[in-house]
Amino acid sequence: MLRISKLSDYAIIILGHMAKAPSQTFAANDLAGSAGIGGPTVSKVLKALVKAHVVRSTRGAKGGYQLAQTPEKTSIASIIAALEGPIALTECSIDLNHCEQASSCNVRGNWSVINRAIRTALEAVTLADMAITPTMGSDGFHIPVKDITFQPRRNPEQ
Amino acid sequence: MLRISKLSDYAIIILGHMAKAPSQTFAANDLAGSAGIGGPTVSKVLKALVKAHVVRSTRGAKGGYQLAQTPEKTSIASIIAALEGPIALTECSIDLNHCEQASSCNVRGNWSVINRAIRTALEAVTLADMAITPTMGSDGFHIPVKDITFQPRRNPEQ
DNA sequence: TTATTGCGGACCATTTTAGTCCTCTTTAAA
DNA sequence: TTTAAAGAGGACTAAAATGGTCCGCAATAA
Repeated sequence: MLRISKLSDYAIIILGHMAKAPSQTFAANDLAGSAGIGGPTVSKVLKALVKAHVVRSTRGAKGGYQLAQTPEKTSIASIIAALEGPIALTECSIDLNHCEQASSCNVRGNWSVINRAIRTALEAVTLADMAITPTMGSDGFHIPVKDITFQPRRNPEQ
Repeated sequence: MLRISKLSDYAIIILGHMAKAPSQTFAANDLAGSAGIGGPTVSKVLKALVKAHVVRSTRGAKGGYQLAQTPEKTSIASIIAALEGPIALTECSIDLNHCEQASSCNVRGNWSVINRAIRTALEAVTLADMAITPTMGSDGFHIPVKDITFQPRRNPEQ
């Protein structure tokens, strides 16, 4: 279903809470409470986010986690990449040598187009965008704050 | 890693072969041979593509599979959707009632923006685009035939 | 009538994912 | 100086998803 993992989903929820007070330091347990996610799981997510420099950590008593950058500068792409590694739909887009269909596969190269498009989509949306409480229409549908359109162009890249 | 499943990957490879002769009928076994994928697996993929009306099938001797539409009209989105269901990064984008964080989650609605962006990206690329043998630069990097850029706009949708 | 081909679904092995836990390190404060 | 509160790192397990195979049935051309 082309889903992101639950952990990435959690990460965005957790960071959404943190974005409300971008310079504050939060203990993992407090975040677990406000996000309604298990403590150990929240810790796991935050550890991954530290490694990817999405949040900063302070150890020791009164320690905790803090956004490394403003919500405006924290892209959804960087969050997903922190938990799932490079954003690419196919294995071979990351490691070409790893593909078994190599000889008979004639669509490989064109994946890069799609991958870049998706990466761009995820980079275009930031934590600040996500943290805005969505306006809800009377019909129950959400009205997003921002729309993204595609504009295919035909010039070769690079 | 935000991957598509192997089966979707296979589907695109298989359909890539079929796109070379868009009106021809191919037996599953023949396609398995030319794509270098196991017979039963190819069958499984093709069955899913029939259900989603991406290909048509003819039963009986001399039967086989045939593209339901021209390669130009067959989007990558429809292929992925055939094998993995609706294209949406999160569970709750498909079924809002299914979300356990509902009360504490304040980012839900904004996923629709991202999902639509990605769906659009995948709809913009067709089988015809993918079937073009990628030009390979001397450095080993692929030079895609087409590029897709994002142009965020700030008007609310609908 | 038979050989060929797709249909539908069951089934299982493997891999991936999610979640928990344990021990160690760091640091603030009593 | 000690203690409690926090994060770091990694091992481990249960559950779920995925990939791949197989079987008996149905349709059709020769």
